Amino acid sequence: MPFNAPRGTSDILPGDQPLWDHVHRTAERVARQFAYGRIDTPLFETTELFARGVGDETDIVQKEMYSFEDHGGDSITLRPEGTAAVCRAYLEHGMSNLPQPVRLFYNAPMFRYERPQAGRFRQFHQFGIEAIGDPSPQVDVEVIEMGWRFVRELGLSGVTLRINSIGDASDRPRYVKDLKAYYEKHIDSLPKVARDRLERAPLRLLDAKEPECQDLAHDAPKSLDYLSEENARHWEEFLGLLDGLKLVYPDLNYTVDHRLVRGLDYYTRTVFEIEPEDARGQSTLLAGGRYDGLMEKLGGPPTPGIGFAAGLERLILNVQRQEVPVPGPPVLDIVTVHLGEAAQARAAQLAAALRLEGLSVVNAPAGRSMKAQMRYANQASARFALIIGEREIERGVAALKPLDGGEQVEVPLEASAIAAAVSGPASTS
RNA sequence: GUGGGCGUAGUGUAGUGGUUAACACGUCAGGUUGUGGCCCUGAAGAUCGAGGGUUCGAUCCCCUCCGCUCACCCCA
Repeated sequence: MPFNAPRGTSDILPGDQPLWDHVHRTAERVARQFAYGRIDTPLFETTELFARGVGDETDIVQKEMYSFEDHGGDSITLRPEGTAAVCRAYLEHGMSNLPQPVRLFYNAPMFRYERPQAGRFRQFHQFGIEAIGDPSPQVDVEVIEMGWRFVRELGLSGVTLRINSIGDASDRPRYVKDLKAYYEKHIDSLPKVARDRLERAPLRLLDAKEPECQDLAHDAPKSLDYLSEENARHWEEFLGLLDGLKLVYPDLNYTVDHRLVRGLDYYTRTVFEIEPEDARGQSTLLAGGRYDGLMEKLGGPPTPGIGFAAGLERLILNVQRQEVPVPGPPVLDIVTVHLGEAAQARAAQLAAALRLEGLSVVNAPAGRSMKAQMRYANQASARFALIIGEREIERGVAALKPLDGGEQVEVPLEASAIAAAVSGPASTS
């Protein structure tokens, strides 16, 4: 085999498309229902945007970006996530002059240089939404409702929501200080990998998987206990609204998890995550939170924002595991079956005319026996075979045969008549 | 970056230190004269991941590399 798709990438073949269509359509439908407008930003951005937005210290920026210098000498990076670019667009186009909050969604490929594994790829796809310009907890709940609704509308069940508040610059330093002190006290019982984390990203010790860490995390200081007065009020109000949402969505089961932290630097206050019950491996389906400080980091005025991103490959993985029924591929209306050169030409012409009538039509491969052509029509799952031979042409007719076992009929050799026959009451598909 | 598993036709698999590497599905063709699905027959399709070594001889044993995959890490 001369070439393979690059590591961590994959072809989405026609057979996979119904699944992807289902996800795309559901995403779009939910987004529209909440009045979010689609935004498409470039596949690549100035490297600096991500360094500033996502955070210099994050793994994403440090070792996972596809960066390169273009011919003009600028450093360019294939986007590893969506939020920074959307915020850039918000600032660049003066969207603060629009009614706030500005509601946006995207559905786009992202790129991260990682070792691929189940549910993790180098090119992957995210459906994400951002509500920018409104600090109210009302928006926090709106965003969570969307995420929940999206996952449920996909047909997934047994999912759970976890929420937390990780404060912001006004209270985080105090919290981190105490958290570090706590872990340093117990440093002897920490596995080696966890000790590295203590320096690099102390918050991440909380969601570590090692059993020792989990025990320690249980009794670790909680960010909720360190919230500033304002952030605490935001949190309480958020919880109240969330309970209101629960009256509408009785199946919305959420837990407050003080060990929930996020890996990107820009998150503040409310954070959340949706995952399947049989969580294994790359379990997070959808995650997000507030990023009230991000706009300033990007050089804009203080502007609150909140959003989420959902990994489409992971959602599809779960849709398949749960055997959620999805709509099938589009139906082919007609395959023309033709005998002889004159008939072949006539069939091709008729097929063109039938397409103008709005039908989907293909000609059976030329030069094959009638039997082979019929077999082709059958394998193509066509609804009808339209059979044209010398005899038919002489008489100005064609034979129209339903391939579901129905009775074959004769129709005039005219697109409009055939279209009428094909979409007549006889057809039930 | 670290560790485990695996690499045989398009796909899924079987197999053996020694003449033509097997099976299923798929593809194409045929089963007479212009009609699919089932059935039957046939054909095409594999340098047995690559390179090196052991051996009289390697798809099979050993080494290296490459690829895929799963997990860690990290995250959607």
